[in-house]
Amino acid sequence: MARRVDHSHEELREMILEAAQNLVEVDGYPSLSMRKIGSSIGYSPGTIYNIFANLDDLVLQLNARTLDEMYVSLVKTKSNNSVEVNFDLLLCGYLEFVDANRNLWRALFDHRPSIENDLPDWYNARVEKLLNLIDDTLKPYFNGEDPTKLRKFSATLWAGLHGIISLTDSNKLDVISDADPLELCRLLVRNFLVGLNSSKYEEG
Amino acid sequence: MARRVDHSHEELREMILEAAQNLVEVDGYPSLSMRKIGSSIGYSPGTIYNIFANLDDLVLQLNARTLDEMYVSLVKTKSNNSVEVNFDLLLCGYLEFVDANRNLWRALFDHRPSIENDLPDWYNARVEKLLNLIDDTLKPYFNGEDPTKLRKFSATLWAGLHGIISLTDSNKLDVISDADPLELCRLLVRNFLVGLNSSKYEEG
DNA sequence: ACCTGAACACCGTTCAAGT
DNA sequence: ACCTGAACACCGTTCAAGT
Repeated sequence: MARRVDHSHEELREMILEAAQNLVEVDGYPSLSMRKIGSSIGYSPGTIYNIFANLDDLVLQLNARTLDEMYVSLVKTKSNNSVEVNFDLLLCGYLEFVDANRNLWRALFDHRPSIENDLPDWYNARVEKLLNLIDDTLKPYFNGEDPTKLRKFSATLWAGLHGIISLTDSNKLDVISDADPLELCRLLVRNFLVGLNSSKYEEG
Repeated sequence: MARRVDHSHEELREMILEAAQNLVEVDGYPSLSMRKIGSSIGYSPGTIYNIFANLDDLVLQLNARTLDEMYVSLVKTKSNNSVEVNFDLLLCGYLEFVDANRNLWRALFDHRPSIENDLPDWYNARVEKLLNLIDDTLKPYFNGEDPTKLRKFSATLWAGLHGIISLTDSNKLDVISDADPLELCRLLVRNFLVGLNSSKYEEG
């Protein structure tokens, strides 16, 4: 079996996350296990505990990588169009990412850290980076306004879209005949943006 | 140990679901197990397989009960106010139900039937009943219009709210300073309804 | 210092054997 | 006909023992 001389701590970390990613991609997050990861990299399961606190910790770090990859995909959609078109490009980019990485994307939300505590800062920083993409897109609607207000709108819209995508993904919107996620997302975005635009002068 | 003479098939079914509900309420869905259910009703785990196909099936039937209870709670919020007020009452009722039954509510969405197939009709009928409550509330905005259009709007709005509530529940919206679910939900509803109202004549 | 592998305390599910 | 309980094939996690 492998020994310290074979792989450095950092190499081992990489191998473990790589193996975990692969296992999730192929068989889905629910069937991921420490034992499978161990056997797929040729180490005993015990070794993984030298690098990760437990499976929860490992999955959280895998999810952080997924968020990094998502950011790389989404940042490419930036362009100089209207708010509506920019947002639609972002939305389509997100749906493409979900489609291409479904099991990794599911792991982002199916994983529930057992501690009821807050997520670690290094994780929230990734979420923050992604939310900033939405902020940038909606910013023209909020010229000179409180940035925390912008953030609240971005988060609300993003969470709303997440709801649509995750419910259609789990077949829980089958009660409506043809639940195309993109169509429903656009319905939400369009109405939300119209509402936002027509009410901002009253509230501003 | 208990025997056929002690409990009928129907009684046993009731005992199992009751025990499962209790275990989920107290310890959460992730720690529910066939063995725990068995021991809490004084039967061996094998007996449960006479009544339910497997754990997935059992949880789906537990979730159907939760949806029934939710319907009973929500139907009480019906009143003769404006669309906006009616919807807000429905929303508050939903949030109260989530608060009072958090672990059962989580089980509704954390449970992923392993078959990628559709959910059974008896389950979707419950979802349908709940969606009808939203349809009824929004109906005044869709006088004489295609009911499938109304349904699409209801489902979109409901899925959006679900996204906000589920992300705040799992601490995944902590990146915004004070993520009060009710406030964000109202933000979504208000803008969505304004957008819906101001665009319906163009599209209608 | 690092890694193993047995051990512990759990799982879901099946099924021969009992009543 | 119904129920048991052992059996099978898995888990996460720990830790004494080896190198």
